[in-house]
Amino acid sequence: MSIEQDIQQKAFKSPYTKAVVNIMYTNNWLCTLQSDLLKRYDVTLQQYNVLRILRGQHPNPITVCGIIERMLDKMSNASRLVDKLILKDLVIRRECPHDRRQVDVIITDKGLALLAELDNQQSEWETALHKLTPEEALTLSHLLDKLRGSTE
Amino acid sequence: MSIEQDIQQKAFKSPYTKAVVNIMYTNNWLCTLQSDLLKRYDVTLQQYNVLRILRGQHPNPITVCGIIERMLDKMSNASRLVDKLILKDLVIRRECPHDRRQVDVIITDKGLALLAELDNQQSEWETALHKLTPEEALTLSHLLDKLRGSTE
DNA sequence: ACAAATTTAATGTAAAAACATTTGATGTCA
DNA sequence: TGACATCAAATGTTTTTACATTAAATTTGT
Repeated sequence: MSIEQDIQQKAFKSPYTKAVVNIMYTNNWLCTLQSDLLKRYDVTLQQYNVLRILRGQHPNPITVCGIIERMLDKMSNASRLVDKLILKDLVIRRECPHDRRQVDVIITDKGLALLAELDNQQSEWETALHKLTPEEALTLSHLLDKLRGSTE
Repeated sequence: MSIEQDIQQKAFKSPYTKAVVNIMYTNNWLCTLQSDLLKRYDVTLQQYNVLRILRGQHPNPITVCGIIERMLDKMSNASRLVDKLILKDLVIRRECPHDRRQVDVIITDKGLALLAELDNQQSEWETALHKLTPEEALTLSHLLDKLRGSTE
């Protein structure tokens, strides 16, 4: 359904307002889909995102600051998110040798294995997005970049 | 910046993954912008969204169920959101005459006045989005609709 | 070298969200 | 009608988020 039907609104003030509302609506749609999937593995969306960031660095460690920088939603409690992941043995925390303020976080084998399993699930539901051609998906990304002010 | 630079990731598995991450990232960017603005008026983003829904119906009432249906992020505590708005005299709650399970919610004059003020602020920051042409904004909306499976 | 400022991560706390349950009202159908 | 299912809204509870503060380590400037 188009965004007007979905939220039962007649018209938007401008194409920009419409785009903003549509981004938020679509984001929620995506988060719900993804969370439902992750729930079965007892991982939250935020935890999943942190795990992916850690895998991106593996086998190198990354500091808590580094995680925050890369997170999709910035927020202050990366520290506590890491706590949760440690409880599940998905990551380990290690004092950073050259700066004792910092803490290195590294994904464990168990964490990597979980991610591998989740990847399969992910690609499964991502097929649901193939109503868009690959070119259209790229155009979408490009428009979002431009919206945020990407000069690219 | 393009999404790769923003989150410091080299490459995405597919244009679809990239689009999904970009939607979430952009959503967060938008929410932060908007929340910062609303904070000055002591209104949360969710409360603002509910107020806009109520204005869309004004002068007709709408039930709590009706609000949930139209909310950008569905969630269970519309009831408590309405509580908060009542405390600020921005809405009133009234028993529904023909079905006593339901509760009608109506925006007050004070609520409408606040929205009018917020609208000005909104259009101010929305100019920040004009790096996109109106046509591009519409294309963006259309691609999002299609992504969600809109047959239009 | 040393006081002051800054940085990093952790923690305390209040508000909000997620999720389940409850309560009261209406609809269904044998 | 009356038992049962369903629905709307509110409420209880736990987890997560937002925001501020703290504590320790490092950097900066004199």
